[in-house]
Amino acid sequence: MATIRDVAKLAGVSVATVSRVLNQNGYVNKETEKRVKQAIEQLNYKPNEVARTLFKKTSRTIGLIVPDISNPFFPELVRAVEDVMNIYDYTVILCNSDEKGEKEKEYIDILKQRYVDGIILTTNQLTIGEVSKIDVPVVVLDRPLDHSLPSVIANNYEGARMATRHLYDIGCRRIAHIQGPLHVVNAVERFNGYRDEMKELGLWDEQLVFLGDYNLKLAKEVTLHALQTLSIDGIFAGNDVMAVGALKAAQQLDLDVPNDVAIIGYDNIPLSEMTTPELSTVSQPIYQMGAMAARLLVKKIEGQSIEQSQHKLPVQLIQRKSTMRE
Amino acid sequence: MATIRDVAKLAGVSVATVSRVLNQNGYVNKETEKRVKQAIEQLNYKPNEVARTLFKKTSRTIGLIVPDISNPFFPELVRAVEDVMNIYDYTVILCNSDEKGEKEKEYIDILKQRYVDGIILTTNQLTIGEVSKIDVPVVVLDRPLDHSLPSVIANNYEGARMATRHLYDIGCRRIAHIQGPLHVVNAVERFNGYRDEMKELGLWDEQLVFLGDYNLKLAKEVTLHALQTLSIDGIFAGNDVMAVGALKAAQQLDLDVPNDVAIIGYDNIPLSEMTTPELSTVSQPIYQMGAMAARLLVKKIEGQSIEQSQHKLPVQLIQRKSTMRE
DNA sequence: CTGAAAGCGCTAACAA
DNA sequence: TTGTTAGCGCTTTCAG
Repeated sequence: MATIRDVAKLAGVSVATVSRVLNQNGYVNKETEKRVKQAIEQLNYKPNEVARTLFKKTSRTIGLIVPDISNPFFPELVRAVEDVMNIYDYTVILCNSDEKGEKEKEYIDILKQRYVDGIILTTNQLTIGEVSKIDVPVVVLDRPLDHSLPSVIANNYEGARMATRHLYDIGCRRIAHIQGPLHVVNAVERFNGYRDEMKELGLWDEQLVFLGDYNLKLAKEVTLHALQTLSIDGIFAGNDVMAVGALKAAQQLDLDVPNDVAIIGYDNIPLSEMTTPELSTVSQPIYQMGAMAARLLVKKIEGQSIEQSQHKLPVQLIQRKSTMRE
Repeated sequence: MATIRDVAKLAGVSVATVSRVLNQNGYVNKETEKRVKQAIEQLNYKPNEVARTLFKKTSRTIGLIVPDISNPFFPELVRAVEDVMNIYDYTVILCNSDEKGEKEKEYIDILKQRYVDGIILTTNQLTIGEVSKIDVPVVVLDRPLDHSLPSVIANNYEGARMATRHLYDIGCRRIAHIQGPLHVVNAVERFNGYRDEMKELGLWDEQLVFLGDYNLKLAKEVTLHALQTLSIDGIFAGNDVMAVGALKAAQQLDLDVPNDVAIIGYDNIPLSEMTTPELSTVSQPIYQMGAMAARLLVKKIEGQSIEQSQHKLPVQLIQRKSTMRE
């Protein structure tokens, strides 16, 4: 790898001059500029980012902390962040925290040791205090922490109400809810939306609520149990993966979906279109959320004023076969 | 952020001494060591990785280049790499290349500018020459390039033969293949396995081969077309996502799977268990592959001799409902 | 318009 | 056993 000194030597100028043409700052003679550029070309010189970072204390790198990339909700989010960050010439360090506060803190330290310019956080485990102590620009994605931090979230509460209401509209009266883990704020908000809508419809019954963990297996088990012990004609699952679990349970009991029991999920991940029947769901604009968080972070890093820092994106009901009754 | 100078000052020693206790090299008095450690503790000092990297030319960071993290095959692979790298205290920079050679080269340059210690590559676009020019340890994952580079792959050829044979064994005689994109080596090997097995069974007919792109939509379309124009009683799809497309096509035509047409996929991603009927498939040990590639890379970075550098992992036939005929 | 020199925070000789 | 010094590759004053 050629260094700036090699370029300087070849062009017959000082390193300072090379640096000036590289960063387009300061004055430099057109002629010498040309010579320098030639030398750079010739040696295929690429500036050493590490040295640059050490001096400037900015690395053109950001950290992205997600619970678990294997959870099908996150790949698209991660992809969006990467795409946008690339446009602005940032590199992305990916960290899986498994929702563990300890791991998150560790990663934050590691990221800071590398002078990352910013962090996108998808987490619930850290307290507001802990997060605001991070002296690096932070954007919170998908999971609201506090109004003092820029964040991008979808309207979980409304989405849940819409889903519940939709089941009611197609004729369901005993609507169960499989909720996500209680330590995930999203899951709680979805539950709240479900509860409030059910109360408003005069259908609320706490017996109809079952605890899931956002994974298929447990959701299938609780649904199996629910369908066998209670009369249920609709299921609102806290995410699409659990909706698939519910679907499998219904199919195992030879129930017709949607006529015996209608099912709706949440997230609109690609999976929801792959089942049979295809799953109705509440669509979150996953890619947009990631892209928006990335753009917000860039703005924060570059010190631009952020006109609006709390973004709550609208969600949309997607009706598919699993709630299309004859 | 405290620096090493702050620690040295507080402990009343030179920075060299602090460095010595930090890196546990050279001699240092027990007493002073204790004082230094106390100072480190007190200031919550974390060494600046950037400065360290600049000096040592090693960053405890690796690059992981995948085609597209939103492709459901990759999250688990990425997760495995991250998990293993973390054990060895490496951080992972994630890059999506979209199978574009240009993007790959760009990323490799970026990674080298950051002194990454190694790169895991999941790609076909670069030539052997280009890859071996990278003067950073490289491990090739999932897609074989050349025998001079350490690599981890699954036995695609054998897997494809197994899948084809399995369809034959359950009674299929007109077995179609939906192949993956031709620029992906994996897809070609799977096709080769299919072709050879079909020839051996005396069933080979090139009309039965359809070109897909590893995505659902096109696979569904070609299957629709295939089922309507030819008599087909079995389909071997080049990956699970395309198998879902085939399944949807069959269901749209009111064909019974597996009795009218049996379907088998490839990869054994979580999706394959989520459809109805559940998909038979050829299981690749995805997590293991990622983990093994990561361990290989660490060994290469640390200069350990690698006893065996070509790892071809066995695959396994998973029979599920989509090929269980009555 | 250009060069010399200092320094980002750390590590590794080399002396003491 | 410890401190002093030079330097990783770059950028930025400060003089010229």
